[in-house]
Amino acid sequence: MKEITSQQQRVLDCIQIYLKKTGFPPTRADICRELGFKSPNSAETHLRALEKKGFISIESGASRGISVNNQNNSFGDEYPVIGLVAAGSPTLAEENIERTINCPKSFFESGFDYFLKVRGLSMKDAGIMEDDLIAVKKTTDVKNGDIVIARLDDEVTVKFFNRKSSNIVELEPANEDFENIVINLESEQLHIEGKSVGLLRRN
Amino acid sequence: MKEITSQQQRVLDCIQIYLKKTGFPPTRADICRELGFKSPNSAETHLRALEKKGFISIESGASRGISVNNQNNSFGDEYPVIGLVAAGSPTLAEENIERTINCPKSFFESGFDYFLKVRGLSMKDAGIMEDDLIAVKKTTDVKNGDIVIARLDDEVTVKFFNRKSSNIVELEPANEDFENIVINLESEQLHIEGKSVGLLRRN
DNA sequence: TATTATACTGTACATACATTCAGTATTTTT
DNA sequence: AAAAATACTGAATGTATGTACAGTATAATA
Repeated sequence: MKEITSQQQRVLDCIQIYLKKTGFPPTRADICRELGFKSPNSAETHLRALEKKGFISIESGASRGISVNNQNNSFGDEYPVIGLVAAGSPTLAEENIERTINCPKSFFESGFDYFLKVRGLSMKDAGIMEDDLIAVKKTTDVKNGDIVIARLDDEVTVKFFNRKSSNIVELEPANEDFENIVINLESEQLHIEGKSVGLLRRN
Repeated sequence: MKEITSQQQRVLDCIQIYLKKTGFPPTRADICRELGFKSPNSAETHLRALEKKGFISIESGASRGISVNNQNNSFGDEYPVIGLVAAGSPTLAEENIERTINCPKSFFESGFDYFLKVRGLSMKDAGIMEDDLIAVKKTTDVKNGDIVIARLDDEVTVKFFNRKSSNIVELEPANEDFENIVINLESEQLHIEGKSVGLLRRN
């Protein structure tokens, strides 16, 4: 996907607004009317540029035969569900993606990047049960009390974050059967993948 | 919205499938091709019938100017969030709707009808915490072990369902600080509003 | 410096499409 | 029993629409 120019962005926005308003794509003339062009060829050339760059597809010969390729509209996106994370692989590696879930982008307040399928009951007192899907926002900006997705020795774990001092971090479970994990940042590696911004459970 | 005939339903389905596949609505000829009609007027009359009954809108003169009116497509719907239920009022009464959430229809396996905002911690050991949103499917067909939304004396409660005998039903919390509610159907009224088919939590 | 991409106006034309008219037949409603 | 709705075929027509061709001008790239 190449870079889009500001005018091409206007045309793309126009198409999506028109689609949302009417339920079908605009004609070249419609785009001209909306954006103030005086020749249908203005719209045509922009459409061809957008097609070449991969933003839209055009069905040749069909009236209003425009379809927007990226699903970055307000309807929904496909978000990956991460199951077991293979040791040493990046969380979002394809081999770890169990399936995807179609879900509005703004479904969880601050936005999120993927779902993590929970294993075990170490966070049960926080209402996080086995097979629940945690909505994870990728960030390293976490505060004490946040539920974080952390990586320790190539294993991914979900715990409360608690920074004790500049060098000591505690990862706290929400289940008295489990013990706190104390990490000395000088001797051990801790990688914060992100934090939980929500939860999805399907019976 | 009047009743739809089976042929009209086929045409409506055809429109929605075509929309999903191509991103724009079909022409009369497209519908004929898909459904085996030999005259564009076959499609035309069905479209006019669907318009008259309110299922679609047709922009006069515009090619492919069909838009589907009901939002029962796979993209998303607005689902009500039910907060405090006023005593004696139907759960879905407008006064009880806190807000709505846009969410794909098929988000929870078997479909659902509304979100119920949880108060209290009586189901905490089932991973249901305060302010969680339970996806509720309206049904009276519940089995033992289901998490049901029940109505007792104009109060709405969420508990495990357990039929002990033909006349005795127990509503069981998932929290040892709470006690089972035993209902004798001969002397007390129990109304099952629906059952939980999922859960949504936003931090 | 030549070339390509961007950003338009303006005209023209073949065809993709909506839409109307003329029929036929069956079912449902009044 | 008559009228209206449903469910089609088939042909005809005007226009809505995609698209090509001819220009002009500026910015970005090679």
